[in-house]
Amino acid sequence: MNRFLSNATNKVDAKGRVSVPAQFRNVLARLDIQELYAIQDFVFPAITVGGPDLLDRYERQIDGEDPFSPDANDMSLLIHGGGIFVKLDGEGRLMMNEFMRDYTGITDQVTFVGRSDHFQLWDPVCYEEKRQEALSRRLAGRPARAGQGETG
Amino acid sequence: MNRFLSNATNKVDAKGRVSVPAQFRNVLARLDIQELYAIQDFVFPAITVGGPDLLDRYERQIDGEDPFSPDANDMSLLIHGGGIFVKLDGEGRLMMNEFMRDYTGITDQVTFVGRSDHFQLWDPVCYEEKRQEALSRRLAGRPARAGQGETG
DNA sequence: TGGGAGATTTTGGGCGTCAATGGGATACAG
DNA sequence: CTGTATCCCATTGACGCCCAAAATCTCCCA
Repeated sequence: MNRFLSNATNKVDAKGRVSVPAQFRNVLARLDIQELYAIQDFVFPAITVGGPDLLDRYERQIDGEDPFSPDANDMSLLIHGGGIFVKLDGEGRLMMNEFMRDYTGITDQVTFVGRSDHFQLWDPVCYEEKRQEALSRRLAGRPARAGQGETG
Repeated sequence: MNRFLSNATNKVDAKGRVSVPAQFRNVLARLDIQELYAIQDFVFPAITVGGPDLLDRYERQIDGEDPFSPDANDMSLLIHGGGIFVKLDGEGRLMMNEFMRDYTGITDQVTFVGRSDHFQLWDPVCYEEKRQEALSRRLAGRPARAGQGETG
């Protein structure tokens, strides 16, 4: 598989490290992603993690504008200044820092959520809530029934 | 990495010195930047720091305008007249002077913010505020749907 | 279909290195 | 001569790197 799919929850250890799921690491290897860039999701309380192309995608938005415009300035502040580089240790773990914890509410567990070309770091409880909400919205326009399937 | 990305906060010591983050120093070395030039950011209460090419970039901006326009005149005054040179000591620290403190409100801590081809010095609290504002502006211009998942 | 061996993945912890910081000594300028 | 800035060295603490154990999964064979 060459895309980030599904989700998994791992523990944060005493040093603040957490294993990136092997499945996701395989995708990283397959896509030949050496360097990880992380930034807060603009919509959900989650951290988005991806390769350099993730940064490129955001930057194209900046480049499309007048470099001295207020919009481009805001965007640069958020993208260039707001992101961080993430390293994996020999066992494929990353460090949870203050920035990530604050924004996500993550304490001792992290849910990794695949988002096709990137993945995200969520607080497990928060993820379940937001997922349910998204599902509800999705089902809103439909005949009531459906709503059983709890995910594991 | 050969660009200034991410951010870090360091302490100002009793002598008014503050360490430039190692990550940024690496970029400076990689870009072979020997001389640092600092000016006021025109938008935020921050000090912009970069190499000689920083000047070039602003000068091109000035050149692009009518040389007799008030804007070009203002910019020249601020860029050419208002900038200062910054030196790093053996440990990679710079001196916070009155000019920098006045404009940024920095007291005992400095947040270094990467802006791709340069970096900035911010008061940590102020940075957090302005970053939030920028984020809000960014979200404001979007369809209030969000829920589905576009990460932007 | 169930058990079990082997492989993989996750988790825990020790240790060395380097960055950040503090402080004394010295050079320089007003 | 005095105050400030620069240089140099010491300390501290965080992070990266390594190895080991525990937990989980896979696959084969009975």
